[in-house]
Amino acid sequence: MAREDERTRNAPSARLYRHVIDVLRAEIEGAVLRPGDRLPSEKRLVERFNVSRLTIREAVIGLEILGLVEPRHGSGVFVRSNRVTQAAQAGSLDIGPVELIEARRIVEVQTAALAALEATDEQIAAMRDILADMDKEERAEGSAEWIADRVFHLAIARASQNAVLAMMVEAMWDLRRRSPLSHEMLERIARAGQTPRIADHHRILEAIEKRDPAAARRAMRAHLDRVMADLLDFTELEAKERVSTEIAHRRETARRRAAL
Amino acid sequence: MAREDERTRNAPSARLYRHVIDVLRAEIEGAVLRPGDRLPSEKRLVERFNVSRLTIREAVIGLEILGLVEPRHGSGVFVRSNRVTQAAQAGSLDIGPVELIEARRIVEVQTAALAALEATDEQIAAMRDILADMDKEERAEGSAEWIADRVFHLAIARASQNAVLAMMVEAMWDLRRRSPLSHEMLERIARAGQTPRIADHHRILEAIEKRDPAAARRAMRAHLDRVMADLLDFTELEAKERVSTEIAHRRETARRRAAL
DNA sequence: TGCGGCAACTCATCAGACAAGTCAATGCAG
DNA sequence: CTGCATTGACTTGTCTGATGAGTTGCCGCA
Repeated sequence: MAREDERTRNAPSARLYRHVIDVLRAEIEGAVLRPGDRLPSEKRLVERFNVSRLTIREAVIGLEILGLVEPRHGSGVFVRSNRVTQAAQAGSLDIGPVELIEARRIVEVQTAALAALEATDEQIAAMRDILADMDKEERAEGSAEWIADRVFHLAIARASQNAVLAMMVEAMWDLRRRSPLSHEMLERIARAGQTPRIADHHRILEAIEKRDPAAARRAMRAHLDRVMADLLDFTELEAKERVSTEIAHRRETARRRAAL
Repeated sequence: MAREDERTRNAPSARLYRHVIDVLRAEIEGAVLRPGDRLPSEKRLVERFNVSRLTIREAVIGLEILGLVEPRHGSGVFVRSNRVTQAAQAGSLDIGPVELIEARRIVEVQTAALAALEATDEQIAAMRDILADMDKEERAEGSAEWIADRVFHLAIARASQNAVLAMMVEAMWDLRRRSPLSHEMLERIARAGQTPRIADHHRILEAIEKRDPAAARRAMRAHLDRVMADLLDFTELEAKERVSTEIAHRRETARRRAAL
């Protein structure tokens, strides 16, 4: 009961190895230590950080689990290269929007088909109302459009008559809201996107009304594929920008090294 | 290529703390240790695993970085609670086992296919270990077989390299445990079932090892279809029994009333 | 020159010690 | 009897020193 309060009160864990991890991580990510490089030996790190070898060891293990580093017995500790695996290996705290859409596609395509089979007349009527509201709101202010979006998709999930699937869909939308990364990005895309989401939604509802699972599945898939495509376009644009700054940075590094 | 095999085969080269992490992680994810619980003290873990306290400490740090656990100085190491699971807990309706299997079928069939595409060699090796443990445990005591089951399916979900899907799968297994209805029923079926789950699991892993998404999808689908079939058989049987006891009860009541 | 073997260096693990934080039971003062 | 301070057992955090085992490079020998 009071357990939760205690936990929140528990101040920032001031464990020593945390500090060492933070510093080394910064150096790895800041390209001071580059992939393939060997970290200074434990002995030297002891001198540098003024802590015992144990603490250094703990920090190295932390970095290993984060996927940043790979100790080799008898040889040294080496910086890992693959960025993708390192993100996957760490218990990635923030959820990527691509993952989210991919997961939604898997679950919601099926819920749409099930809903076409099993939705009650009341549920279909409710969906119709929601869509009508969305039409109206779109003309008014698009500030919180995603809320209506969420409600619509949740209504479909509930109409699948499977409480577990409904929970999953709800959880995924919650995830989106909780993850700053995903939420902001998807929000911006939705705002800027030319995607006729409303038309997508109408097509989905239409298929459900006709009790046509195949059509419902198709419509939902098309919808989420479009969202994903928008997302990837957007990501690509952003990535290109990042790449050019990255390359600029590498060029600078090479110049400095050549000057020696 | 042959090096990969050597490395995976080379079990002793795996650091000790890895093993401790794997076991404790399995217990946390298998819900032997539940959120808020305190882990055994380092001293007791030393005795249990027959390693030094240093190794235990390293494992605890690993679990901490994975976000599974939270050490509190002077008090103990506590299991953290999962966010998605908590959300699911809020809507505390009881979940039917049929719904659960249906939802799992939708999600896990796809995670298996994705895992066949994207699993790292380490992840595949881990799955192999889990299956080997299951083989051993099956011969010993079948008390907590479902824990290994859960861990295996979770490993696949994680190998899909989609954190959202992994969360969903984890949440569904938590749902199962939390729902007395589902848990007990599925447990009994597993115990009594003639289903060669082990063989199913081996087929799934084999497909993933071969990097064959279609086969993985097929194997997982077959597996869950079998579980579903067992469940339905069992439900039918139980329903029939209930009917006969019901009728027996009515007969008794009628007799008593007639005796008046 | 070529190669085996040795030595130095690395990580991996163990054992024991002490500091510091937590928590509950105990005992004393009011 | 109640409330509060103390104490003591238990826990994690950190340090020290020692041994084992794998890697690597150098040196001397053939």
